[in-house]
Amino acid sequence: MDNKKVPDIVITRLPRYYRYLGELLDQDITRISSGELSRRMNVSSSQVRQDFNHFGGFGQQGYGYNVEYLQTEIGKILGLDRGNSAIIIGAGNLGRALACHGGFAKRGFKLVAIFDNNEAVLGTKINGIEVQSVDALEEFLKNRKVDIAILAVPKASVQGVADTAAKCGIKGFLNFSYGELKLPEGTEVENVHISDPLMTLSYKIKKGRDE
Amino acid sequence: MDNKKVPDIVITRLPRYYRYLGELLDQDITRISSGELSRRMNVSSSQVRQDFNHFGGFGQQGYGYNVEYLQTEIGKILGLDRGNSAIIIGAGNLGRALACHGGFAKRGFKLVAIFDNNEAVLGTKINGIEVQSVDALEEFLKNRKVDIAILAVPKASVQGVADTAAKCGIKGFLNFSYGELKLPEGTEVENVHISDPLMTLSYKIKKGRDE
DNA sequence: TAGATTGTTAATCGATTAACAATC
DNA sequence: TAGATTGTTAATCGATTAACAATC
Repeated sequence: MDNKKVPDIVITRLPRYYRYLGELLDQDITRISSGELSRRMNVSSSQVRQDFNHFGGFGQQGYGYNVEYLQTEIGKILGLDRGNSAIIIGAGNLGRALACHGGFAKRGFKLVAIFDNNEAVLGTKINGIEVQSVDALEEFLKNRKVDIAILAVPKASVQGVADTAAKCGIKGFLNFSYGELKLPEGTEVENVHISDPLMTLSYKIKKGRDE
Repeated sequence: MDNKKVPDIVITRLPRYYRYLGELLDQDITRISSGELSRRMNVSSSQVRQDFNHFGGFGQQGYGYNVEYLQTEIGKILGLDRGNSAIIIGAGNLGRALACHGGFAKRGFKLVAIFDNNEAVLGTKINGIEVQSVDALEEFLKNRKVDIAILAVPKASVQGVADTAAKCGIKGFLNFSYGELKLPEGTEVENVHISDPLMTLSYKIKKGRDE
């Protein structure tokens, strides 16, 4: 937990560790060595130890790592212990799928509202949360501190709603819409492009056939 | 287009190039230099040229790259020109969202069937395609060559349907379900974990606040 | 204590960047 | 031709792996 710059690539591996450690807990495994974890995750044990040591080291010589402690600490690094609040904008199929996605709550994310501008869904409930009009977004955010906006609207409207959300203080955006967002300094955006892995998959099966 | 091993990291960047080049075409930009492209994509121009040169080079000195030609060639490398056929297994919110996702067709993927085992949706149409029973999957695959299965079913059933699909010759799997698949040699799996970018986002906004 | 396994340093490997000659 | 920009080599940088002393 020190402040020497941790490489981005290490950060992007943390969610994967977090996931595997959760699996171990589900199997009632309370303790694991870097060797065993690396075998399961298909990486080198050196990498596992190096990664963890960017944060000071969570293990004990001769013993290994306590699974629960390690997962909790990784969660803290990722800021999951803060219980990020989130809203979903867009209640189409994707927005609904995200609203119902169990993994978010499991990682401490709290879905506090869903917005859409389709009359037909306004007032209906998704996973217990009533869908509000996008027109109510600004007012809502005035009264409620929200950390993250999950954007699941068509490309044409995404910049607009993101601007509103940013203006009202939202700092994190998970964008599922096509196209890049232009947002003010100090906001963070993660873009999810679901065709990307499909394309790399296409490459791999093509290569597999050619060989 | 040679066969010296191209680094994986280059392959994972190709979809992003493909995307940006598409945007350029939409703006009727027919020609671009590595410098200009790198500025837009926020990478170095050296990287752009190096990446393309893994495949022999697509440009012309003093001119730059022809956008359409470059995109087509990248598409070929990714195997998009083959017109991969795909099925979706799981017609819940996520499956529906994927079935309606315009980006797939745009990249040459042909959705040929949707399967689910929920009585309520059997026979209904999603994006013009009738939902079939998962029981019909094996029979369907006997008569039809399919390249890719997109898995959008609950964790509990994902290994089962993937086994069936693999047995019937499907070589590529895009897995949206939690948990890792064990599949035979020669099959390729891409796992999509939508909480992962949410977690890195949490890290970034936390860091932003701390600084 | 002896055995195991971490934390950490040093060596290797690969990817990115810089630079420039080739050439359109 | 002169200017622009690639293709490509060489230099730098950073990440991964190997190795082992520290220590539980």
